[in-house]
Amino acid sequence: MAGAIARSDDVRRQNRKLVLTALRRRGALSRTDLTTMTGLSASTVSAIAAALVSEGVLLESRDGDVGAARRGRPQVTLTPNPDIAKVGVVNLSLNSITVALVDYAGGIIAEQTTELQTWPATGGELVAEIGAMLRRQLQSSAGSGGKLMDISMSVQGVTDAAGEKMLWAPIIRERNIAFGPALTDAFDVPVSLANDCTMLAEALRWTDPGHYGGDFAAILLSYGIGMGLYLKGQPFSGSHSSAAEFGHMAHIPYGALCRCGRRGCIEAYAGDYAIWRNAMGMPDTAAPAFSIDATVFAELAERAREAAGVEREAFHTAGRAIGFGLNNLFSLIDPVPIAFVGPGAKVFDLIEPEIRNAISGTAGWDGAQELNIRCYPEEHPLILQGCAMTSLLRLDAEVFSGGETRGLSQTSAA
Amino acid sequence: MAGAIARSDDVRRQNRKLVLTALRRRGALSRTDLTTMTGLSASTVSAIAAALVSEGVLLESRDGDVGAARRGRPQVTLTPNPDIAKVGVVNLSLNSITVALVDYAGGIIAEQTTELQTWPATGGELVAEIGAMLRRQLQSSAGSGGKLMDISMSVQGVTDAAGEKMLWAPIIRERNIAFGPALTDAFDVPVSLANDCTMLAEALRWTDPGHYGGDFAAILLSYGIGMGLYLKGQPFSGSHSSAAEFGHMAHIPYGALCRCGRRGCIEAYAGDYAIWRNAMGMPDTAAPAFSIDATVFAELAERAREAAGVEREAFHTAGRAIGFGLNNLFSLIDPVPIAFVGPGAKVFDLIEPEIRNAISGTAGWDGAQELNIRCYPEEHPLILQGCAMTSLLRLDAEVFSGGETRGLSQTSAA
DNA sequence: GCCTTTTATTTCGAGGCTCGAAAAAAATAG
DNA sequence: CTATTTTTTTCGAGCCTCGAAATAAAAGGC
Repeated sequence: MAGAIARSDDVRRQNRKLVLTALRRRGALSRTDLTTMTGLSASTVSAIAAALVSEGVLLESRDGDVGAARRGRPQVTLTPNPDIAKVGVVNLSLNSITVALVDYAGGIIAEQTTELQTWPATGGELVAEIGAMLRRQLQSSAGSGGKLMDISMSVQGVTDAAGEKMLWAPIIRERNIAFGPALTDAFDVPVSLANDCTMLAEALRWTDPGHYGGDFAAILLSYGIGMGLYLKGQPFSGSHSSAAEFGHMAHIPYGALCRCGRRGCIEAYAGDYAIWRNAMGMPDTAAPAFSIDATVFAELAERAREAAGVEREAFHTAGRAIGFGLNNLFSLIDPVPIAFVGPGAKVFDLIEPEIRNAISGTAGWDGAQELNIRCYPEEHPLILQGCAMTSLLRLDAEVFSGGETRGLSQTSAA
Repeated sequence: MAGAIARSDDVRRQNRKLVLTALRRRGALSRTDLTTMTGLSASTVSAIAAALVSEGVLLESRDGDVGAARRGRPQVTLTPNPDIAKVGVVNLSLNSITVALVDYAGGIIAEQTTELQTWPATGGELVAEIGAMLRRQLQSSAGSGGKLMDISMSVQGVTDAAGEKMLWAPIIRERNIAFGPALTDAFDVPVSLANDCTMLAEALRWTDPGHYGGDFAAILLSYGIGMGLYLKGQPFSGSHSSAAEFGHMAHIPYGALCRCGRRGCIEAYAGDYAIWRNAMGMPDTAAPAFSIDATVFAELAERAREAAGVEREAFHTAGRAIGFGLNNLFSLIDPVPIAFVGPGAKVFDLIEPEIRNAISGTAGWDGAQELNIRCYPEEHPLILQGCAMTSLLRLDAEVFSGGETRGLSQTSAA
C-alpha cells in the first residue's frame, strides 16, 4: 500500500526542492535562469526565491558579472548562504578517522585526520574520538556561520539499511556499532551512516552527472572489495543491510579462503591480500593477511609489469575474478558504467586484460553494450565529498524545502 | 536532470490514484471505508468519488450488505465499473499462445490457447495469430462492456527496458521482435511487453501483498530459468533489457554448455535440459536438448526419489547451482523471500537440500536471515493474472487518475 | 539629459486542490 | 412521529501555481 496522500504543501515542497537542487548543481543562478532550468513559471520562482531569501537560505548578490554589461534590468544572482548551516563529515577507514566540517555552500571549514588502531578499538572509543574531533572543529569555527545541522558518516564495512548501525567491518573486531544514534545523542542532529562505496558513488554522480546519472557501480579495490550501486539515479541498498557486497559474491564454489570466513568469494582472489597470497605462492586456503603495505603492493605490481611470473599470474587471477563478478552483476542488472576506485585502480593495466576476457560474450542481449570502465586512484577525497553531498542534499530536500520558519504543525515527519 | 515540477493537478492525480488502488485491492468499499483506508478527508473522498462515478469509472450500489442492517444512513458501496474498459492479455510460451480478455473489474471475459510451433515462426506470423485471436474475442463480446484500452503481453524471453521489443527468446529463432508497436498499430492502445517472470512476480505480489510486498524474487524453473525481481515494491528492470537474468549468472567458470551459447551458467546445471543431460550421463558440453517432455522429466524425478544414482545426483547438481546463484543474488541485494514457480517447484524436494547446503553461511550480516522459499507448481494462471493486473493498474494509475503522474511520487530524480 | 527599448522581477486575480465544520440525507429506535 | 446515529455532501478558508499586466532597472539613441 505504498501511497502517500498529497496536499497542497507537497507541491510547494517539491518545487522548492527543485529550486534548491538546481542551485546546488550550478552554484549561482538568477531567478530567470531558475525559471528556464526548473520549468516553473516566473511568478512561482519569484515567490519561492523570496521565501528562501527571507529565511536566510539563499543570498542575493546584486553585482553580477562585471564584464557582461547587457541591456535591460540586470539579473540578481542567488547563491546558497554558506552561513545558514554546517554539516559534519566522518570517514572511518582502516586505522584512520577523518572528520571535516562543511558549510551549506559546500565550502570546507575544517578537516582533520587521526591515526589510530581500529581493529582493537571499541565502538565507544571510536565515537568518543569522532565526537572530540568534531567538537574541536565546531569550537574553532564557532564565530562564523550557522549551526551544525546534519552529519554523514561512512565506514569501510556493512551498515544496516536504516543508516544507523555498522553491522560488520573488516577493520574492527566489534560488531553492531550504533554510530548513528551515538552521534545523534552527542550532537542532536540527524546522522546517516553508510558504506564508503555508496559515498564514493554519490561523489562520482555529483562530479559527472552526465556519465553517472542513471545506473552505475563504483567498485573500491582496496583493503577489501566493496561496491556502491546506483540504479535509476537512486542509491541502492538492500532491505536489511547496505548490501551490494560485490566482493563476496562466489567466484569459485568452495574455492579460496576469504577474510569473511567463507570460501570462493571474489575478494579471496582479487583483494590485496589475495593477490599477495597468490604472488607469494601460498596456498589459497592460507589465512588472509590482515593488511598489505602499500609499498609492498606497489613492488608486486612492478615485478608483474616487468616479466611474466607468479606476480603477473596473481594479478591475472584477480582480473578473472572481477571479470566473472561483473559478468554476474551484469546478468542481473544489465551492463552499467563501472568506476574502479582506490589502489586497485593503479594496477588496472595488470588486471584489465583478464577482466575483458572473462566478460567477453556477455555483451547484453542487444549486443550493443560494451565495457565502460573508468579509474580513480584516490578514494579518500571522493568519499569525503560524497558524505558532504549526502548531508547537503538532505538539508536541501528535507529541511529547507519544508518551510520550518512557518508556525505550522510539524507532526507529519515520517 | 529530470526535475518533475508539481502542480495542483498532480495532487488530484495522486489522490485519485490512491482511491482507485484501494478499491482495486478490496473490490468494493464505501466512501467512509475509503477515508479511513486512504487517510484523505471525507470531503476529498466525496469529491473524488463523485467525479469517478460521473465519469463511469466507478459504480454505486445502494443495497449494501443485507444482513448488516445497522442504524444510521447506510453506506453506498463503490465498485470498479467492469464495463468502462477491457484489457487484453497475451502470453507467449514454448509452442503456445494464450490470449484473454479481462474487464475493468478483473473479470475474465474470454480466454483461449492456441498451440503452434514457436521456434520456426516469424514475428509477423505470431503477431498475426495474436491479433486474430484477440479480434475474435473482441467481436464475440462486442455487445457488452467498454472498449479495449490496454494490452499486456508476456514472453518467455528477454525484453527491452521500454517494454516494446522482445530481444531474444529461447523459444523463437527470430530476434528483436517488436511485439509492442505491432500490437499498438493493430489495436491502437498502449501495449506493454514484459518477461513472463516479471508477470509472475506481479501476480504473487497481488495475491499475497503481506509476504511479497517489498523485496522478493520469483524464479521460474521450467524450460529455462528466469527471474522476476521486485525491489522496494517496484518491479526491477535493467537500463536496456528486462535483465534479472538469474539463469545466466556464471556458476562454474568455463563450465557446462548453456543454451545461450555461453558456458557455466546456472541454467546449464539447473535447467530441465541440464538435469536430463546429467541424468543421462552425457558430458556437460553436449548440445542442450531443445525441449524435455514433461513425462520424461517426471520419470527422472521418480527415479531420483526412489534410489541414489545419476538421476538423484543430477538434481543435486541443479540444487547446488541454484543455491550458489541465490548466494550471489543475496550478496548483492540481501536475502529476500523467494518463490519457485513452474515444473521445478514440483521437484523442490529433490533440490532443496543442496540449495540449503550451498547457501548456509550466507545468512546476512545480522545473522537473523533465514531462507524463505515457497513453491507454486502452476505458472500459467499466475502469468495471466500478472498481465491482467499490470494492465488494470496502469489504467488506474495513468488513465483514470487523469493523465500521467509527474511529481510528488516518492521517487525524486536529479 | 530625457525618452525609448530591453530584460528581470513582482504583483494580482483566476482556478485547482484539500481540509474542517456544518448541513443534509437516510436509515433505525423508541 | 420524533430522536438518534451514521454517512455523505456542501461551503468557506487556505495553499498552491500560473498567465497577464505592472513595475524596476539597466543601456541606447538623439
